[in-house]
Amino acid sequence: MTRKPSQETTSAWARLVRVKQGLLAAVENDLKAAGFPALAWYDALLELSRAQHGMLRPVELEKHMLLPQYSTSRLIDRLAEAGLAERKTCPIDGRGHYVAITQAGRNLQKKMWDTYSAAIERHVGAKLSNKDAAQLCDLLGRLA
Amino acid sequence: MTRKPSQETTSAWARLVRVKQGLLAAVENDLKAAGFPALAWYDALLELSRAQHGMLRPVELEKHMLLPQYSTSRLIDRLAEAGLAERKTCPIDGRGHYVAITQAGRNLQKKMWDTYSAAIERHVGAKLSNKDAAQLCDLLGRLA
DNA sequence: TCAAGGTTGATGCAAATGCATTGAATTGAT
DNA sequence: ATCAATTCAATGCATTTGCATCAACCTTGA
Repeated sequence: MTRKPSQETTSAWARLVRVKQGLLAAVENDLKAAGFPALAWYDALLELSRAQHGMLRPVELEKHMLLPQYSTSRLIDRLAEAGLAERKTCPIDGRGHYVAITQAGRNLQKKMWDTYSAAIERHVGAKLSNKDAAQLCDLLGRLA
Repeated sequence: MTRKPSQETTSAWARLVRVKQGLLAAVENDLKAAGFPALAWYDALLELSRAQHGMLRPVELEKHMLLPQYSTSRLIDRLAEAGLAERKTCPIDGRGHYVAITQAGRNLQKKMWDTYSAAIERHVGAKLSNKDAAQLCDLLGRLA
């Protein structure tokens, strides 16, 4: 039996939903306006670029990104089609394979960061002190 | 010229994106598992139920929900098709109309709250003290 | 060894989304 | 009064998502 959420909890949730609606859209919009692909592409490229040898199993990427399986599969399709990543056969497990970032993928990720970081600064950095940001980060961390 | 975001800002942003991915999906999932429609339907019904006479102009609903115009238009289509809301002609402005929540809509909104509030409590309330939740709410508020 | 069950990943199909455009009504300036 | 500009809302079309399912492979256990 779950009890009802407190007023504080409910308000925090409501704001979270609202901020997500607004901020995410704003940042995505900045990226699009600069002619870049969506945030999910950036996230995937970043994950891949950080991984050992620039490659991951789809199932790992899926866990990092908290995405449904089919969604990951199709994201990889598009990255591959755009030449930003490529599928490699996996020597360990015949079911799966690796997804490897290409040089073009690394280049795009770096270029996107200029625009992306500016958007983060404008929409978040400009509105919170570093202390506030750290606090927010901490609180959000407890929800993860 | 925008400067680069601080480490704190960047971390807070990263967590925000991650928490949004995970929590939203978890809560949506709880609703779906209970046989209810998506969160957006609930939000719309709630907005309508709170409005004067249970009705709003689409453009107002759009602003409340931070949704694109066409998205709102289609959400209304579906609510109407499901008998949860209905379009009324607007006596003031011949271009537009009103969207009014129906009794079925009010009933559904109330019933969804049982499941929804339980999900909020489980995924947020259980993880933060009321003081933390209030703090989180405050910080998020500054981003809106 | 081999059958049962679990993982990994892709895909067909229906529904939803995003984009651009349209059309109708209002507003504002001359 | 008139015409341009703006606001409100819907929609055609291509892309993307979500759901269910499938096929291939791995693991376990008798």
